Amino acid sequence: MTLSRERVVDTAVAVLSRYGLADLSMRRLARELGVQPGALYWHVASKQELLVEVADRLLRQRVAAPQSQDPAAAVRALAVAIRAALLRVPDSADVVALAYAVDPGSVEPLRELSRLLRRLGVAGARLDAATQLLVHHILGSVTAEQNRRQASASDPGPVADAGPGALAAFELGLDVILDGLRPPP
Amino acid sequence: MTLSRERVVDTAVAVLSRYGLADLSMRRLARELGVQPGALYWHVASKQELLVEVADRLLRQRVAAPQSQDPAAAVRALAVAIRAALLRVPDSADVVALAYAVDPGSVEPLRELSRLLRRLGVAGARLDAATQLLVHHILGSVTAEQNRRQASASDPGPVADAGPGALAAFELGLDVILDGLRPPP
DNA sequence: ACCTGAACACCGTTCAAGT
DNA sequence: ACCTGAACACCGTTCAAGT
Repeated sequence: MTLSRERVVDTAVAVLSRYGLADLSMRRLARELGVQPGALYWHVASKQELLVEVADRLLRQRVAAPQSQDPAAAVRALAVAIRAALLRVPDSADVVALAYAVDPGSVEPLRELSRLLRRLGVAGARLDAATQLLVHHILGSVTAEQNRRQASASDPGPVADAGPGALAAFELGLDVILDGLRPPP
Repeated sequence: MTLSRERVVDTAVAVLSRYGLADLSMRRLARELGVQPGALYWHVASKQELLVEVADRLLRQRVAAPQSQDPAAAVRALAVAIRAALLRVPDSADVVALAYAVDPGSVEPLRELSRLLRRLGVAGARLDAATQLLVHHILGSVTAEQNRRQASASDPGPVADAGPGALAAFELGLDVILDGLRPPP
């Protein structure tokens, strides 16, 4: 099986999913692919570029957000769907945050959030600010929960995850944002 | 001059401030202190523990937030002050986010934000959610701006920073949150 | 008590040389 | 065109041995 950019990215997603970001090194990836480390650089410019590609995959793999007539409900549904998709892959929020830092426009669901907010009647500088606020809330929430998980994984504490409480807190935060957006003063 | 935990942390803050997180390695720190890398581990358990200490320093060094009677104005002022303090040190938001991930209670200004929100009449699960939302907004905003800066630093683009626009967006986001918190339904 | 010396098991990236 | 071999300049952490 020949090497290809696709196979490199696929394997990167697989390693991330199974072992986390700490184990996602170029050398580890090469080993997994049965190839010398230098070979990867024929298909990918750098580790950073690879991670941007990985982030893209993670966000596209998400469950289709249920369509809704009410734009506020649509924003809620999309935000919750993105959060749920990222929670499945360890350290995914870090990877997406890096991609968003390198190139904010490359993250498609961000632009989708922006479109939905415009339908809510938000516009101009307020639209940009609200989009950023939502993205920070999503990524922050996922990062916090994933860190909690791997903290309790090495801990002898209770096995029950803080999942439901974290989702409730996330949704309360969403409501605060959506309420704050309602009357454009 | 003998080595001490304090001197290690001080030097870590200095290296971070001048060269950024990528250059803040235990080995670099040891070189800067004129000592062997292993010596650091007598004063500090690990790099992670050191970074938590560094984050604490960064947040304590902030300008005292102007006191205000109006609790909403106080939240605004504190959030803006924390943001300004972090913007001065490269990659500071990443370091604080890590500390917040390892031990959320260790970050003092977080608890201060929580206290101010309670004075605003926010309570219960809503208080936790609002605090987290604010923290995510602050750290997300600083991360985004610091990444923009180091992107434009290697770029031949315009020298003018996106500072004023970013501050305005940050404050608009704050307003959305504070408006959303006003009527506890 | 505190530090050195030296090792262990790793990194990302480059690049001549091979096929 | 695509990959190997080998190197360059690094990492965090541990630990016997010295003082």
